[in-house]
Amino acid sequence: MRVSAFFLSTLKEAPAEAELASHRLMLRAGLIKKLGIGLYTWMPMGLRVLRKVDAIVREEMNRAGAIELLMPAVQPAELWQESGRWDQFGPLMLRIKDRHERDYAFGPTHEEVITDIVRRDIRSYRQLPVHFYQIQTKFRDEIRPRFGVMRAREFLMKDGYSFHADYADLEREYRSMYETYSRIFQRMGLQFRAVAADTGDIGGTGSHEFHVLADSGEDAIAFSRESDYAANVELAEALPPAAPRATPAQERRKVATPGVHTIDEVAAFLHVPAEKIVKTLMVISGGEPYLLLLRGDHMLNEIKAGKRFSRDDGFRFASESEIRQRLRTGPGSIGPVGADLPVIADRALLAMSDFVCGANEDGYHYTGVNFGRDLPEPAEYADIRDVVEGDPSPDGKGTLSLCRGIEVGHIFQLRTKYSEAMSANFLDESGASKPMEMGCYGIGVSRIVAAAIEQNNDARGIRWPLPIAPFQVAIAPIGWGKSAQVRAQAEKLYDQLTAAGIEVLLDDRDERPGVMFADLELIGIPHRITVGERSLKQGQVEYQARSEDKPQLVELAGAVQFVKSLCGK
RNA sequence: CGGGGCGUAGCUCAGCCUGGUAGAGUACUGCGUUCGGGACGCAGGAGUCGGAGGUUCAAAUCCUCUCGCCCCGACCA
Repeated sequence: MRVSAFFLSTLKEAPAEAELASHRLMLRAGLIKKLGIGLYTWMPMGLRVLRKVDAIVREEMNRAGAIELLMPAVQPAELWQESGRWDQFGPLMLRIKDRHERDYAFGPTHEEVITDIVRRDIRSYRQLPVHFYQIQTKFRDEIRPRFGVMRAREFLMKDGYSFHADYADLEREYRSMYETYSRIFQRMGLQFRAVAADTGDIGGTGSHEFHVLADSGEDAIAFSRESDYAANVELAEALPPAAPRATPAQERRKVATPGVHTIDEVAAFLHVPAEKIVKTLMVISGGEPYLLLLRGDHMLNEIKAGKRFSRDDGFRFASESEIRQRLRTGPGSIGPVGADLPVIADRALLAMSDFVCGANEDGYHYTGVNFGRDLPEPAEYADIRDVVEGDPSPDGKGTLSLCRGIEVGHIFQLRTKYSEAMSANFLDESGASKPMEMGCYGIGVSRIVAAAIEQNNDARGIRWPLPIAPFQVAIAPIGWGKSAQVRAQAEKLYDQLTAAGIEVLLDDRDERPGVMFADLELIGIPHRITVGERSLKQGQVEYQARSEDKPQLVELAGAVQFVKSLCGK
């Protein structure tokens, strides 16, 4: 491709709204343009990357035996009413009416449609298993679209659905998809991790998320270096302490702690480590106050804690005035002693004795507090904290480390949730009618583009992994307009490389070198050949890898072979 | 939806406090010089100052309402 026949639109400065590196770089490199909230046009350069990702996903799905189809984006309401999700999905689903006032939804996912197809066509165990997938635009009316295509309202997703005669066969397919997903992300040159996940509202028994590792990721992942264990921190279990609680050694004392509120301040003021302090949080559920107790250096895990309360009510943090009303003190001094409220304590407190906590009196804390002596044992001990670096791994092997990730894939065993709700039955060998076992498998295709950039960028711009780069090689001719020799050699290289099946971008804009280099590096093309009179005099061209600081000289005669080997040709 | 911030040229922003000819950089057009790391000079085009209403002789600037966007919290690929 010649730049003159293509379309570049690079920016020196990113629009002010872009916060995340990938979002800024996608806008600056002209990969995407914003149309509205969470709505982006894929510009020609960005679309090339999207198509690369798309092609790898398609190849690997086909290789795994899944069959591609394409379902409508617009779906009749009846199907969603049948599965019960028309009401359940809420405002996340974009609803529309046609000219006859009939209800439709712009599909946020396609379980209902595929189940409808399968129940109409599949009658016998002989037709199972089957796995359909599509790569299609989804729409979700997200509460807060963010970070460009990372969390857009309209996005490209690969969604696959498999149907089986029995659970063992679903498990087989699930393992196959686990392998397929791993291969997909490997092929894209991304660092990723498969992590155990909750099945959430979708139901079923097994689920894994695939995360691209990046410091800016929205999810925290806990994993063991000594085993395969990896889980979203939202769900990773914090084991109960191994050591028993020590017997009380101190008397309880009330100490003045003027102006001291946070755990850090208490620790510094009293010269005690945060592990010896109990953090008390007041929450409200169903209109009633509760106290949550945590070790001072631990953080509340709101998802785990939420499971201690009824699903309808959930919980929220109490306001300062609610705290004052119930405990006659501010948030900096609350504690469980004499509070007379139901208490849920994190299991770490099973090992705590002689601890520090708020005295429910502004400016005072207790030291040397012990359960059973100074206050009753909490009504409930539960796992309500985030795991921390160094916690024992829940599988008993090694300790946990933490990293951050971007969720780009998710696989579920749905079992018979949809097939039962929508009567997707088949006849087994004995002639009995049974609901099909079902699995579903998603990949955020457009999100992968952003995640890949998040993991591969530097001060100059994007650094595409070769398999998903928009072009593999760029040719930067210096003096295009005035040197016939440069032009001829650049053209020749371009023709030869293109003929070898390599995607080459020839910068024939007659720009100054600085402009070309800056653009090509911003766009992130992995390999660059610079053709200039200076090196041509020595019979050489210059090669610059996007991932390296320094260029190297390459003999002109061997340049084509050199680049071909770089591109694995 | 709750809290904070911002709407002025394609992009980044100044001007607003203290009302009086709408600006800079960048990008764009033309000419000339320059030419291996985002060149320089000259000339030029480009904005309903988010919108509506109000105050005033006069509003980008003050007041009211409204719309939009961004950031922080509850969702998901």
